[in-house]
Amino acid sequence: MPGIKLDPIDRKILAELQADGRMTNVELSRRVGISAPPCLRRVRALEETGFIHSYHARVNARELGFEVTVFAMVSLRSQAEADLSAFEDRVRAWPLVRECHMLNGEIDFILKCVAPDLSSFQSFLTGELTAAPNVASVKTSLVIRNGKEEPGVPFDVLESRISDDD
Amino acid sequence: MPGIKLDPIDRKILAELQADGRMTNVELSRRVGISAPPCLRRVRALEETGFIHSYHARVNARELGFEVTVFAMVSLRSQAEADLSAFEDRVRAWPLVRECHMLNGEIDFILKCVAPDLSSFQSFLTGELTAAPNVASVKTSLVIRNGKEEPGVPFDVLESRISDDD
DNA sequence: GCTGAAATCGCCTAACG
DNA sequence: CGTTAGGCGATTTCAGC
Repeated sequence: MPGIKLDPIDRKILAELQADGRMTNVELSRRVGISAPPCLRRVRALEETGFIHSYHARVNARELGFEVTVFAMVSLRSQAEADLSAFEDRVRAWPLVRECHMLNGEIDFILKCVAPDLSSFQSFLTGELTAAPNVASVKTSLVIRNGKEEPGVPFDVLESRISDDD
Repeated sequence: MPGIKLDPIDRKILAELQADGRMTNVELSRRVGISAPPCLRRVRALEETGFIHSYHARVNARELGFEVTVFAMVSLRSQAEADLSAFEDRVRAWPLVRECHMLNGEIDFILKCVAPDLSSFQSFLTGELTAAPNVASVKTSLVIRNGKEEPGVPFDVLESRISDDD
Protein backbone atom coordinates (compact mmCIF):
# COMPACT_ATOMS: atom_id res chain seq x y z
CA MET A 1 0.00 0.00 0.00
CA PRO A 2 2.83 2.44 0.57
CA GLY A 3 4.07 1.54 -2.89
CA ILE A 4 1.75 4.12 -4.43
CA LYS A 5 3.25 7.54 -4.66
CA LEU A 6 1.89 10.93 -5.52
CA ASP A 7 3.22 13.61 -7.80
CA PRO A 8 2.76 17.35 -7.21
CA ILE A 9 -0.45 17.40 -9.28
CA ASP A 10 -2.01 14.67 -7.13
CA ARG A 11 -1.14 16.57 -3.99
CA LYS A 12 -2.64 19.74 -5.44
CA ILE A 13 -5.81 17.84 -6.26
CA LEU A 14 -6.04 16.56 -2.69
CA ALA A 15 -5.42 20.01 -1.26
CA GLU A 16 -8.07 21.57 -3.49
CA LEU A 17 -10.69 18.92 -2.76
CA GLN A 18 -9.98 19.11 0.94
CA ALA A 19 -10.63 22.85 0.76
CA ASP A 20 -13.69 22.53 -1.49
CA GLY A 21 -15.04 19.03 -1.87
CA ARG A 22 -17.83 20.04 -4.24
CA MET A 23 -15.67 21.79 -6.80
CA THR A 24 -16.48 20.74 -10.35
CA ASN A 25 -13.95 18.65 -12.18
CA VAL A 26 -13.35 21.31 -14.82
CA GLU A 27 -12.64 23.92 -12.17
CA LEU A 28 -10.34 21.47 -10.39
CA SER A 29 -8.52 20.64 -13.62
CA ARG A 30 -8.05 24.34 -14.31
CA ARG A 31 -6.56 24.90 -10.86
CA VAL A 32 -4.11 22.04 -11.07
CA GLY A 33 -3.11 22.89 -14.61
CA ILE A 34 -4.23 19.84 -16.62
CA SER A 35 -7.29 19.13 -18.76
CA ALA A 36 -10.46 17.60 -17.39
CA PRO A 37 -10.20 13.93 -18.43
CA PRO A 38 -6.84 13.15 -16.83
CA CYS A 39 -7.88 15.18 -13.81
CA LEU A 40 -10.98 13.06 -13.36
CA ARG A 41 -8.95 9.88 -13.78
CA ARG A 42 -6.59 11.05 -11.05
CA VAL A 43 -9.46 11.84 -8.70
CA ARG A 44 -10.97 8.39 -9.26
CA ALA A 45 -7.59 6.78 -8.64
CA LEU A 46 -7.13 8.77 -5.43
CA GLU A 47 -10.56 7.61 -4.28
CA GLU A 48 -9.87 3.98 -5.10
CA THR A 49 -6.47 3.92 -3.44
CA GLY A 50 -7.96 5.44 -0.31
CA PHE A 51 -6.09 8.74 -0.35
CA ILE A 52 -9.54 10.27 -0.56
CA HIS A 53 -11.69 8.57 2.03
CA SER A 54 -14.99 10.39 1.52
CA TYR A 55 -16.67 13.75 0.96
CA HIS A 56 -18.80 15.55 3.51
CA ALA A 57 -20.78 18.72 3.92
CA ARG A 58 -19.86 20.55 7.10
CA VAL A 59 -23.03 21.66 8.81
CA ASN A 60 -23.67 24.24 11.51
CA ALA A 61 -24.26 22.10 14.57
CA ARG A 62 -25.56 24.87 16.80
CA GLU A 63 -28.08 26.12 14.25
CA LEU A 64 -29.32 22.57 13.89
CA GLY A 65 -30.02 22.27 17.58
CA PHE A 66 -26.83 20.62 18.80
CA GLU A 67 -25.89 23.19 21.37
CA VAL A 68 -23.28 21.34 23.36
CA THR A 69 -19.97 19.74 22.46
CA VAL A 70 -18.12 17.81 25.13
CA PHE A 71 -14.79 16.06 25.29
CA ALA A 72 -14.86 12.96 27.47
CA MET A 73 -11.63 11.43 28.76
CA VAL A 74 -12.20 7.77 29.48
CA SER A 75 -10.05 5.36 31.45
CA LEU A 76 -10.71 1.64 31.39
CA ARG A 77 -9.98 -0.97 34.01
CA SER A 78 -8.50 -3.42 31.53
CA GLN A 79 -6.35 -2.43 28.59
CA ALA A 80 -6.24 -5.88 27.06
CA GLU A 81 -6.77 -5.69 23.33
CA ALA A 82 -10.08 -7.52 23.49
CA ASP A 83 -11.36 -5.04 26.06
CA LEU A 84 -10.15 -2.03 24.11
CA SER A 85 -11.87 -3.32 20.98
CA ALA A 86 -15.03 -4.09 22.89
CA PHE A 87 -15.15 -0.53 24.13
CA GLU A 88 -14.58 0.84 20.62
CA ASP A 89 -17.38 -1.36 19.30
CA ARG A 90 -19.68 0.07 21.93
CA VAL A 91 -18.63 3.62 21.09
CA ARG A 92 -19.46 3.12 17.41
CA ALA A 93 -23.06 2.42 18.34
CA TRP A 94 -23.47 5.71 20.23
CA PRO A 95 -24.52 8.44 17.81
CA LEU A 96 -23.61 11.26 20.19
CA VAL A 97 -19.97 10.20 20.06
CA ARG A 98 -18.54 11.56 16.82
CA GLU A 99 -14.86 10.76 17.38
CA CYS A 100 -13.01 8.25 19.52
CA HIS A 101 -9.24 8.26 19.77
CA MET A 102 -7.14 5.84 21.76
CA LEU A 103 -4.38 7.67 23.62
CA ASN A 104 -1.19 6.84 25.42
CA GLY A 105 -0.80 7.73 29.09
CA GLU A 106 -3.35 7.51 31.88
CA ILE A 107 -6.34 8.36 29.74
CA ASP A 108 -7.23 5.50 27.42
CA PHE A 109 -9.70 7.26 25.10
CA ILE A 110 -10.77 10.75 24.26
CA LEU A 111 -14.31 11.07 22.93
CA LYS A 112 -15.74 14.07 21.13
CA CYS A 113 -19.45 14.18 21.80
CA VAL A 114 -22.23 16.36 20.40
CA ALA A 115 -25.66 16.66 21.99
CA PRO A 116 -28.79 18.83 21.72
CA ASP A 117 -28.43 20.10 25.27
CA LEU A 118 -26.68 19.47 28.56
CA SER A 119 -29.39 17.28 30.01
CA SER A 120 -29.42 14.92 27.05
CA PHE A 121 -25.65 14.67 27.25
CA GLN A 122 -25.78 13.98 30.96
CA SER A 123 -28.32 11.24 30.54
CA PHE A 124 -25.99 9.67 27.97
CA LEU A 125 -23.03 10.15 30.28
CA THR A 126 -24.59 8.53 33.33
CA GLY A 127 -26.87 6.09 31.56
CA GLU A 128 -24.52 4.82 28.85
CA LEU A 129 -20.90 5.89 29.02
CA THR A 130 -20.01 5.57 32.69
CA ALA A 131 -22.34 2.60 32.95
CA ALA A 132 -20.54 0.69 30.21
CA PRO A 133 -18.53 -2.43 31.09
CA ASN A 134 -14.87 -1.91 31.95
CA VAL A 135 -15.15 1.89 32.25
CA ALA A 136 -13.13 2.99 35.27
CA SER A 137 -13.49 6.78 35.08
CA VAL A 138 -14.81 9.50 32.80
CA LYS A 139 -13.76 13.14 32.99
CA THR A 140 -15.76 15.53 30.84
CA SER A 141 -14.98 19.03 29.61
CA LEU A 142 -17.59 21.23 28.02
CA VAL A 143 -16.55 23.17 24.93
CA ILE A 144 -17.11 26.87 25.60
CA ARG A 145 -16.31 28.04 22.10
CA ASN A 146 -14.45 26.98 19.01
CA GLY A 147 -11.26 28.82 18.16
CA LYS A 148 -10.29 26.86 15.05
CA GLU A 149 -11.66 24.01 13.00
CA GLU A 150 -9.76 23.06 9.87
CA PRO A 151 -10.41 19.82 8.05
CA GLY A 152 -7.80 17.16 7.41
CA VAL A 153 -4.12 17.88 7.08
CA PRO A 154 -1.93 20.92 6.37
CA PHE A 155 -0.66 20.33 2.85
CA ASP A 156 1.62 23.35 3.05
CA VAL A 157 3.58 21.59 5.79
CA LEU A 158 3.94 18.62 3.47
CA GLU A 159 5.15 20.69 0.53
CA SER A 160 8.02 22.16 2.51
CA ARG A 161 9.25 18.68 3.40
CA ILE A 162 9.05 16.90 0.08
CA SER A 163 12.12 16.38 -2.01
CA ASP A 164 10.47 15.09 -5.15
CA ASP A 165 7.53 13.21 -6.57
CA ASP A 166 6.81 9.77 -8.02
CA MET B 1 -30.95 34.10 12.68
CA PRO B 2 -32.95 31.55 14.66
CA GLY B 3 -36.01 32.69 12.73
CA ILE B 4 -35.19 30.30 9.91
CA LYS B 5 -36.56 26.83 10.37
CA LEU B 6 -36.16 23.60 8.53
CA ASP B 7 -38.68 21.10 7.35
CA PRO B 8 -38.07 17.33 7.15
CA ILE B 9 -36.86 17.58 3.55
CA ASP B 10 -34.24 20.16 4.50
CA ARG B 11 -33.01 17.94 7.30
CA LYS B 12 -32.84 14.99 4.94
CA ILE B 13 -30.81 17.08 2.49
CA LEU B 14 -28.38 18.03 5.24
CA ALA B 15 -28.04 14.44 6.41
CA GLU B 16 -27.42 13.19 2.88
CA LEU B 17 -24.85 15.86 2.05
CA GLN B 18 -23.11 15.30 5.36
CA ALA B 19 -22.81 11.63 4.45
CA ASP B 20 -21.81 12.27 0.82
CA GLY B 21 -20.90 15.82 0.02
CA ARG B 22 -20.21 15.15 -3.64
CA MET B 23 -23.55 13.58 -4.47
CA THR B 24 -25.11 15.01 -7.61
CA ASN B 25 -28.17 17.15 -7.22
CA VAL B 26 -30.38 14.72 -9.15
CA GLU B 27 -29.33 11.85 -6.92
CA LEU B 28 -29.94 14.02 -3.87
CA SER B 29 -33.36 15.07 -5.16
CA ARG B 30 -34.24 11.44 -5.76
CA ARG B 31 -33.28 10.51 -2.20
CA VAL B 32 -35.25 13.28 -0.57
CA GLY B 33 -38.26 12.70 -2.77
CA ILE B 34 -38.57 15.93 -4.72
CA SER B 35 -37.52 16.97 -8.20
CA ALA B 36 -34.13 18.47 -8.96
CA PRO B 37 -34.85 22.22 -9.28
CA PRO B 38 -36.48 22.75 -5.88
CA CYS B 39 -33.83 20.50 -4.37
CA LEU B 40 -31.10 22.71 -5.74
CA ARG B 41 -32.90 25.80 -4.50
CA ARG B 42 -33.00 24.30 -1.02
CA VAL B 43 -29.32 23.43 -1.09
CA ARG B 44 -28.41 26.97 -2.16
CA ALA B 45 -30.61 28.38 0.60
CA LEU B 46 -28.99 26.09 3.18
CA GLU B 47 -25.58 27.25 2.03
CA GLU B 48 -26.51 30.91 2.16
CA THR B 49 -28.12 30.71 5.59
CA GLY B 50 -25.05 28.95 6.95
CA PHE B 51 -26.63 25.61 7.76
CA ILE B 52 -24.11 24.23 5.30
CA HIS B 53 -20.76 25.75 6.14
CA SER B 54 -18.57 24.11 3.49
CA TYR B 55 -17.70 20.89 1.68
CA HIS B 56 -14.49 18.92 2.17
CA ALA B 57 -12.80 15.80 0.96
CA ARG B 58 -11.61 13.65 3.84
CA VAL B 59 -8.10 12.47 3.07
CA ASN B 60 -6.01 9.66 4.52
CA ALA B 61 -3.57 11.52 6.75
CA ARG B 62 -1.29 8.58 7.40
CA GLU B 63 -0.94 7.67 3.72
CA LEU B 64 -0.06 11.27 3.02
CA GLY B 65 2.80 11.24 5.48
CA PHE B 66 1.12 12.64 8.57
CA GLU B 67 1.89 9.81 10.91
CA VAL B 68 1.14 11.36 14.26
CA THR B 69 -1.95 12.94 15.76
CA VAL B 70 -1.66 14.54 19.17
CA PHE B 71 -4.10 16.14 21.55
CA ALA B 72 -2.58 19.00 23.50
CA MET B 73 -4.26 20.28 26.66
CA VAL B 74 -3.25 23.86 27.22
CA SER B 75 -3.61 25.98 30.34
CA LEU B 76 -3.00 29.71 30.23
CA ARG B 77 -1.82 32.03 33.00
CA SER B 78 -4.46 34.66 32.24
CA GLN B 79 -8.00 33.89 31.18
CA ALA B 80 -8.92 37.49 30.42
CA GLU B 81 -10.83 37.68 27.17
CA ALA B 82 -8.07 39.60 25.42
CA ASP B 83 -5.56 36.90 26.38
CA LEU B 84 -7.84 34.06 25.31
CA SER B 85 -8.39 35.73 21.94
CA ALA B 86 -4.71 36.40 21.54
CA PHE B 87 -3.97 32.73 22.05
CA GLU B 88 -6.65 31.71 19.56
CA ASP B 89 -5.20 34.12 17.01
CA ARG B 90 -1.82 32.52 17.49
CA VAL B 91 -3.27 29.03 17.13
CA ARG B 92 -4.91 29.92 13.81
CA ALA B 93 -1.48 30.67 12.37
CA TRP B 94 -0.10 27.21 13.24
CA PRO B 95 -0.88 24.78 10.45
CA LEU B 96 -0.20 21.71 12.58
CA VAL B 97 -3.10 22.65 14.85
CA ARG B 98 -6.29 21.58 13.09
CA GLU B 99 -8.78 22.18 15.88
CA CYS B 100 -8.82 24.40 18.94
CA HIS B 101 -11.62 24.23 21.48
CA MET B 102 -11.93 26.38 24.58
CA LEU B 103 -12.99 24.28 27.57
CA ASN B 104 -14.35 24.82 31.03
CA GLY B 105 -12.40 23.55 34.03
CA GLU B 106 -8.66 23.59 34.63
CA ILE B 107 -7.68 23.07 31.03
CA ASP B 108 -8.33 26.16 28.95
CA PHE B 109 -7.89 24.73 25.45
CA ILE B 110 -7.69 21.38 23.78
CA LEU B 111 -5.77 21.32 20.51
CA LYS B 112 -5.89 18.57 17.93
CA CYS B 113 -2.56 18.51 16.12
CA VAL B 114 -1.34 16.58 13.09
CA ALA B 115 2.32 16.25 12.16
CA PRO B 116 4.51 14.22 9.80
CA ASP B 117 6.41 12.59 12.65
CA LEU B 118 7.09 12.84 16.35
CA SER B 119 10.20 14.96 16.01
CA SER B 120 8.46 17.61 13.93
CA PHE B 121 5.65 17.70 16.46
CA GLN B 122 8.07 18.02 19.33
CA SER B 123 9.89 20.88 17.69
CA PHE B 124 6.53 22.60 17.30
CA LEU B 125 5.65 21.79 20.90
CA THR B 126 8.81 23.16 22.44
CA GLY B 127 9.58 25.84 19.89
CA GLU B 128 6.11 27.29 19.37
CA LEU B 129 3.35 26.10 21.65
CA THR B 130 4.94 26.00 25.09
CA ALA B 131 7.03 29.01 24.12
CA ALA B 132 3.99 31.12 23.30
CA PRO B 133 3.07 34.06 25.55
CA ASN B 134 0.71 33.34 28.44
CA VAL B 135 1.01 29.54 28.14
CA ALA B 136 1.27 28.07 31.63
CA SER B 137 1.29 24.34 30.88
CA VAL B 138 0.82 21.91 28.03
CA LYS B 139 -0.02 18.23 28.47
CA THR B 140 0.14 16.15 25.32
CA SER B 141 -1.36 12.76 24.49
CA LEU B 142 -0.39 10.81 21.42
CA VAL B 143 -3.18 9.15 19.47
CA ILE B 144 -2.48 5.43 19.27
CA ARG B 145 -5.30 4.59 16.95
CA ASN B 146 -8.65 5.88 15.80
CA GLY B 147 -11.73 4.02 16.93
CA LYS B 148 -14.36 6.24 15.33
CA GLU B 149 -14.46 9.33 13.17
CA GLU B 150 -17.86 10.52 12.04
CA PRO B 151 -18.37 13.95 10.52
CA GLY B 152 -20.70 16.55 11.92
CA VAL B 153 -23.82 15.75 13.88
CA PRO B 154 -26.09 12.71 14.40
CA PHE B 155 -29.25 13.59 12.51
CA ASP B 156 -31.00 10.49 13.78
CA VAL B 157 -30.79 11.89 17.30
CA LEU B 158 -32.42 15.06 16.02
CA GLU B 159 -35.25 13.24 14.30
CA SER B 160 -36.32 11.48 17.48
CA ARG B 161 -36.61 14.83 19.28
CA ILE B 162 -38.45 16.91 16.74
CA SER B 163 -42.13 17.56 17.17
CA ASP B 164 -42.83 19.19 13.83
CA ASP B 165 -41.38 21.18 10.97
CA ASP B 166 -41.54 24.78 9.75
C1' DG C 1 2.42 4.57 -20.01
C1' DC C 2 0.77 9.29 -20.04
C1' DT C 3 -2.00 13.58 -21.75
C1' DG C 4 -5.18 16.23 -24.60
C1' DA C 5 -9.16 16.86 -28.11
C1' DA C 6 -13.54 15.77 -29.69
C1' DA C 7 -17.98 13.87 -29.05
C1' DT C 8 -21.66 11.95 -26.41
C1' DC C 9 -24.27 11.75 -22.42
C1' DG C 10 -26.19 13.39 -18.38
C1' DC C 11 -26.67 17.05 -15.03
C1' DC C 12 -27.34 21.73 -13.77
C1' DT C 13 -30.21 25.51 -13.69
C1' DA C 14 -32.82 29.00 -15.62
C1' DA C 15 -37.98 30.23 -16.86
C1' DC C 16 -42.67 29.23 -16.52
C1' DG C 17 -46.95 27.12 -14.89
C1' DC D 1 -42.99 22.29 -6.17
C1' DG D 2 -42.95 20.28 -11.02
C1' DT D 3 -41.99 20.48 -16.03
C1' DT D 4 -39.60 21.99 -19.86
C1' DA D 5 -35.56 23.22 -22.20
C1' DG D 6 -31.02 25.09 -23.21
C1' DG D 7 -26.28 25.31 -21.79
C1' DC D 8 -22.53 23.35 -19.39
C1' DG D 9 -19.95 19.81 -17.10
C1' DA D 10 -18.84 14.87 -16.87
C1' DT D 11 -17.16 10.96 -19.05
C1' DT D 12 -15.99 7.96 -22.80
C1' DT D 13 -13.45 7.41 -27.09
C1' DC D 14 -9.75 8.09 -29.82
C1' DA D 15 -5.53 10.19 -31.49
C1' DG D 16 -0.81 11.93 -30.29
C1' DC D 17 3.31 12.53 -27.36
